[in-house]
Amino acid sequence: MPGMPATSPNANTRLQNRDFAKVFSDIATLLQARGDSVFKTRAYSRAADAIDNMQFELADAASDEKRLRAIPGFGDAIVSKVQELAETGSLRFFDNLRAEMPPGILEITQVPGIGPKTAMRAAVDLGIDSREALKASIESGELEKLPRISNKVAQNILRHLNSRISQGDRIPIGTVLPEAERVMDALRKAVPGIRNLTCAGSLRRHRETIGDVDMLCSADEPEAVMDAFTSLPIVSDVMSKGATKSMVVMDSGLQFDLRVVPDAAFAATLLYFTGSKEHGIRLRDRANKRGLSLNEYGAKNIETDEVEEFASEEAIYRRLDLPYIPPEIREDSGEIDAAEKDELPQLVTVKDVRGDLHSHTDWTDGRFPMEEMVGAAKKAGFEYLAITDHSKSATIAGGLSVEKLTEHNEAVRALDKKLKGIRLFTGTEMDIRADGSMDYPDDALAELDIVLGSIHSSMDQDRKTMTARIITAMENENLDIVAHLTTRLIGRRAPVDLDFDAICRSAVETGTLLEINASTQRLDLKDTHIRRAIDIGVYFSIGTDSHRLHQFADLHYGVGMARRGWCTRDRVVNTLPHSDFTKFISTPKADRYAFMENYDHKS
DNA sequence: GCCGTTTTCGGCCCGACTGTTTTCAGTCG
Repeated sequence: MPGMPATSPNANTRLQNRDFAKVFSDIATLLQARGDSVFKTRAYSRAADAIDNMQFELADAASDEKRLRAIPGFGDAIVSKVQELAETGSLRFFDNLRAEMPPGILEITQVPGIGPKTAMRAAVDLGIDSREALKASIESGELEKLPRISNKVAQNILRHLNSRISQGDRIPIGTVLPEAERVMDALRKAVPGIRNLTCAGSLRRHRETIGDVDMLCSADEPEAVMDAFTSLPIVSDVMSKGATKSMVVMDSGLQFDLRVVPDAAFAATLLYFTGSKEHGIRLRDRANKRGLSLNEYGAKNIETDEVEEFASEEAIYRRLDLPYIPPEIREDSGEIDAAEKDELPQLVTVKDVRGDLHSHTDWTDGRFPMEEMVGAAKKAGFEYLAITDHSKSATIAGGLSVEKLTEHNEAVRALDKKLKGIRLFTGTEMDIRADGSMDYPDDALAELDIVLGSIHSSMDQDRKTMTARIITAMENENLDIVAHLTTRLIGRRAPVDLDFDAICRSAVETGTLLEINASTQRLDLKDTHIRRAIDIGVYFSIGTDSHRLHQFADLHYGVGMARRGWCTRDRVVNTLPHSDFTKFISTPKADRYAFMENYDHKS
């Protein structure tokens, strides 16, 4: 875990944004424990949030003081600390602060329910410096000697300590969303009178990982909803239960919050709980400047205390003189400025995507015969599909020999003739070999409609080698799309090291597309990549990488990522109808970007 | 510590829930 860069100064280690963010949020925690001004604390905390949502690598900008100063929340103190961290890999201010404070504060505050104040008292009065020491002090009854800590409080803390849940743990959206739907179904069954039950929070914003699930609904009898929610059979622990808000942990280990509001407050609450926190703060700040105090119930006139209610989120944005801002881009990363200038992008939608350019069958590592996969794709609403089984180097996946590839092509073409309602393209997901060469000879590749290239081996190459490898591959005129560029698996495998900007520039020069891979394990490219790539001028495909029948439905995860990256329909080639897409792929590779630039999306 | 069509000082988003309190601090989102 590279979360402690400041303990091991190493100027050669390039800090990631999350490393910077961790340092600033740790500073905020320690300052709060020390009793510093809440506003100072908040400034560090805001800086950490800003870094988390940043669309570029902070390490790349560290030498550019002007650029740093332009970041909201970055003043003299933050800028100089960022620079010191980037240059030396450590921060004296942070080291001194930690030396001054009792050890263990940062570890103990990870326990849900324990904040900086409680951690400080435990550390100073009882010498508690770790989770283990905290646990021991509860079991011996020691902790209850502290003011405001009763046996009940202590037992609550113990419960959290014993659960695996730790603050900051985040779970991939592909795991969370089906679970959230399961919970909502159970709740609807349990409370027939429930209305507008929906998810808000980072799930609605389609973040790639989710900390907890925020849900809201309206109902005439909030208490009945709270009772039903906290007593669902799948609830394993009730953390809090109030008249209109409860928090529980499900048997899956996921935390769910549910808020019940009157119908008239629903829109305001939805906006409020969709966040992001920073986006909400900006909106409330904006409301203040218009004499309004925005909260979960509506907008209160600061002079008269009168509360305006809103029928929709659109109406609230309108009241703040803004167009509607889609949830996926509510991250305080420029969307409010863009909205003000009426320059919000028309984000790509699931409905816009006509075809899927990445799928597997039981010819290689897919689980179902070609015909069944095609049927599932058709059922999922795709107009066309590329069958892209693995190439020969992918031995674990049963990659196809050149001879088998020829048979594969024939099978695809035969099926295309036979089936109605969906058109097929021949293809391959071909390994890009360690030296950047192709895994099939050029004449075999030239036979195919769609050639995806991906990294499946030698993933530990250094940045320079990996970048050169991918650029070499893109220079081959037969390689249409680089699939799941960074090869990361969310929470399981780190991305390969590469110079993303250089790869994007090469994609533009060669006419190569970059894939937005919708597989819930991957989501690769991710939001920040997509937004950066658009700045450089890249065009994309969105692919489901389906290996099973149900995975075609995962398209929305990829679209969500694209939307988070401010991606419009006209940047995604598989939004083209079949006939135009056919024209696109029969255009020489070098002219394809021009094709897209000149393409007129109708309707 | 940050920030400015109320500006270089004096503000800083808003509210629910809990537990231990008789009015609030701490935590969380």
